[in-house]
Amino acid sequence: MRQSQLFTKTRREAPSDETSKNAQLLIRGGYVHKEMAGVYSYLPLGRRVLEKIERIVREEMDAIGGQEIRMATLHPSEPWKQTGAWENVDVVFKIMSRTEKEYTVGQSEEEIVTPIAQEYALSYKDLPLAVYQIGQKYRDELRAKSGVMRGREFTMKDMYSFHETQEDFDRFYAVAKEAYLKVYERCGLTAKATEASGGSFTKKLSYEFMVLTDAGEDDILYCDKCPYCANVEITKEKEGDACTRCTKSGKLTRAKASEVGNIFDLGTKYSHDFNYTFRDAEGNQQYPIMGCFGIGVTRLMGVAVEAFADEKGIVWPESVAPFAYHLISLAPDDGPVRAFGDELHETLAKRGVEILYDDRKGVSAGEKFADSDLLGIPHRIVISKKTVADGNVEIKERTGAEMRIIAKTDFLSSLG
RNA sequence: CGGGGCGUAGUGUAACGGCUAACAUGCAUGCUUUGGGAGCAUGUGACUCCGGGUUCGAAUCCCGGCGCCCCGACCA
Repeated sequence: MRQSQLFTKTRREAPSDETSKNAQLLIRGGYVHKEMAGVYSYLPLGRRVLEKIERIVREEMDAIGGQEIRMATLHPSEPWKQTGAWENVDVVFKIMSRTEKEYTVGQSEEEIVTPIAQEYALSYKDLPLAVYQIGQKYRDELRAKSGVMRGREFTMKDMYSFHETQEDFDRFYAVAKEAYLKVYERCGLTAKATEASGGSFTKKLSYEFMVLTDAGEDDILYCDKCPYCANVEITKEKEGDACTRCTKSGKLTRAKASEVGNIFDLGTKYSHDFNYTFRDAEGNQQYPIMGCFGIGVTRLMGVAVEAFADEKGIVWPESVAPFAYHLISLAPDDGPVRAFGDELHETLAKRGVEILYDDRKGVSAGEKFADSDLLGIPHRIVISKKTVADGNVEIKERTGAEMRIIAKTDFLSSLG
């Protein structure tokens, strides 16, 4: 894509009221536009990042048998009253129509998905079942904070599973846990499956998925030798203690972390609330055991910014970057450098390389470099009179200081 | 929801209770410039968040809203 056509622009300064790193950089880079506290619009670059994350999430959910659906966002109040959430969950938005009918908007969707499953999954032969969606969620937070990290509207992947037995739920829970770890790893983040309270959902433990970052709002304790990790809220252990789960005599380390997902055993709460039963192999009526599995997509984007940004701007992991390459043309005029850049851009685009081409005229080299650092695209290609004369391009990584000059033809063949 | 802070051109800042609200940046036009946020010139852009009050006079002081940020609480 040509940067001269990109309708957003970078800004030298962040609005003074944004103090979180993720919001400052995302706004300065033109990734997002703030609508109000806790609500952001995602502009072309931001949308591309979200789509990258969503694609990874989708692939991993599909891989464990999840079926993607899209549930309604506007909900009738009745199912929410039926489960008690209308009265008991204070983040539920309550909307009154002009005819005084009550509605809500999705903040989690057990109330919608359970009646759907009830209509189709009536036999043990239909189970297990896992459905998910990726969409907007709305929570009436008393205090939105930390930029895109805790908003009143955000994008979440929410999956719901239905099982015949506790054993089958436990099996799927373990599978989902592994799939989650894969999602974060593919997004370039190191996450730990962290034992945590199940909140109002369940008395059982749940797993929170925590990315280690100093910007995190949670404190966790993790073992240096085994996968054990717990939120400090639920454990009396402290840093330096011997790990009790460990056969390798590991020690616990305390760290700041940011939650990017959570999985719950819902038991039969919702199947009871909706009187949802299936027939087992003996013809008896049974309540399915349900699970709920969430990943905060917009939050994941914010965490990636927080975790990797440096003093010059954003540093995207390759897998979620809006573009893989940033081609910067230092062409003073419509001469050979511009022609070289136009042709290189077209060649790469035709090969399916995701590339942003800074073809802007009348913008100084310094400004282009500063913008490129701010946007955080992993690979930079610079072309100028110097490089073009010899048919070369200059390659530099966003995270590296050194650049190398190679022949354009060698560069193209290195892409395979 | 409790506590604290802040609301002035698109953005960042300035302005003792007193001239036509200033500077930078951005944007527009022209000329020059092109390897780390270029230069000159001319323009453009503000009901100083809203509503009351005090005063000869309010961006400035007082009261009440609203908004935004931070700490806490909360966090399906």
